[in-house]
Amino acid sequence: MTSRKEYRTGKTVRFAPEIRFLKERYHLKLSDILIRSAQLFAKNGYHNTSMRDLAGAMNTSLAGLYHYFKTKEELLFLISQYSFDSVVRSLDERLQSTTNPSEQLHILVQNHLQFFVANLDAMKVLAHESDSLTGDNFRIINEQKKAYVHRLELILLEIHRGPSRKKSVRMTEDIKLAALYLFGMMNWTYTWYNPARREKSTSIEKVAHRMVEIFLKGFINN
Amino acid sequence: MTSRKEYRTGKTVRFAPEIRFLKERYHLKLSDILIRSAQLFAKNGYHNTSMRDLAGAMNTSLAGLYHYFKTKEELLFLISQYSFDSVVRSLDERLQSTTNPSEQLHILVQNHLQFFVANLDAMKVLAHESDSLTGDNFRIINEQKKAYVHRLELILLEIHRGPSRKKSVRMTEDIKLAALYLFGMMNWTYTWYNPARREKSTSIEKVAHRMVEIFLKGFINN
DNA sequence: GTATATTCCGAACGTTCGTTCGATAATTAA
DNA sequence: TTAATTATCGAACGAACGTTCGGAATATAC
Repeated sequence: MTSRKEYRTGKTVRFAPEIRFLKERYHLKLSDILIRSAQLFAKNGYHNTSMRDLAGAMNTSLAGLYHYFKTKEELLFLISQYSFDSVVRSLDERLQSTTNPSEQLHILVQNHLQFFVANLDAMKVLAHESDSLTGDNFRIINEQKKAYVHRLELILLEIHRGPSRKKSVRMTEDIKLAALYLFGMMNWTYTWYNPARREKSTSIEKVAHRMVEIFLKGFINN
Repeated sequence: MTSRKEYRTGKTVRFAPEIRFLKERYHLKLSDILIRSAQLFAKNGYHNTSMRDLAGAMNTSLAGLYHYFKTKEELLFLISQYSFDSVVRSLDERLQSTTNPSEQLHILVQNHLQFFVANLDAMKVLAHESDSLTGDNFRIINEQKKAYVHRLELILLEIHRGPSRKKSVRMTEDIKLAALYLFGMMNWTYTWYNPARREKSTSIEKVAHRMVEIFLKGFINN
């Protein structure tokens, strides 16, 4: 659209061509699709949500959806990718505020859980349904997961080194396992945390704090 | 079958009617079906495993399977039920060996993880797919889950009371949350534990021991 | 032996699924 | 304005799904 009716006079006025207008619209609708799809996938599961369900939940036809992705699996991949990017980007920003590894641990847990709660649907899909991916899609998401876990491992390694920063301490099997324990605590929350009744007693920040507290005391006294 | 050929003479010999033979055969095949189905469900997911897949994996026809359960969902229910019964029964037996709550905690975690590893397929289904149940099936399994979690809560309450056994201590929100954290640690193992390479360093008993260690230190110093 | 109950199966039914196609509507370019 | 690109959609396709049915095969009872 290069010209619009001016409201008051009805005179036709010429605008500079809005080059990015279409792409904006495209990406706006795409992200809308991703969000709504994640909601349905989270509620009913990936395999239990049909393309017709998705089309019905949005203002599009079944065939119209395929303008935004090639297959249903690509849609799942896009949701996973988008979620992961957001978590990691947010984490990177926050981690720069300190070099104290215990504080960094706290930041990681806080960031992870806050994102979990804020995007419960998408994260449920990511933690729960990404096994449904195949081929390259599966590989890409899995590598991102590994990289994410490795961040925690590195923080735990620094904590284990202690303030002396002795260089001899290596990444042990114990540290890798401990990281998995902590992720277990965090990721399991999607099965029981109810954001509807987030009284202060169970605010996600308190949950995060208590998790770190429990984990850290046990981890440090090795 | 009331008569069999005797091997040496070929003479027909009469046996007492084996009343339970048929029921034995029935339940033998049923449990075989449950085990094999759990394997497939665990590997490919409940919704991604078709009745034809199941029939193909066993020595039965598609229609023949329906002699042992009414619907596919009932099959999932039977698997879940069977797994739960086994875990709880085993736990009850072991718990009688001590009244020390810390030891009981250790027993619960050990029992849970050992069962997880020994029946990785079925437990994966139980922890992962039981949301696919509906109606009464869902309700029954969910109540069993709650009861199981409550056992842990009671043990944690005793630990929290301490040796003095003061009666004033009540079940707090913190204890309930802590129970969920611990279950998170335990149940998440199915995503990473590989029974194939169970070197001594990551034997499930050591994993259980370390989990209790980490959790307990943090939980006690409240 | 015959009669009864159990176990098994080939073939099909009706439904739902993900995806595609051809065409129409809407937007952008010039 | 006209041409080109993008967005949308109704309708249909082939495949796969869970389930059913009538009868065959087998085992049990008497």
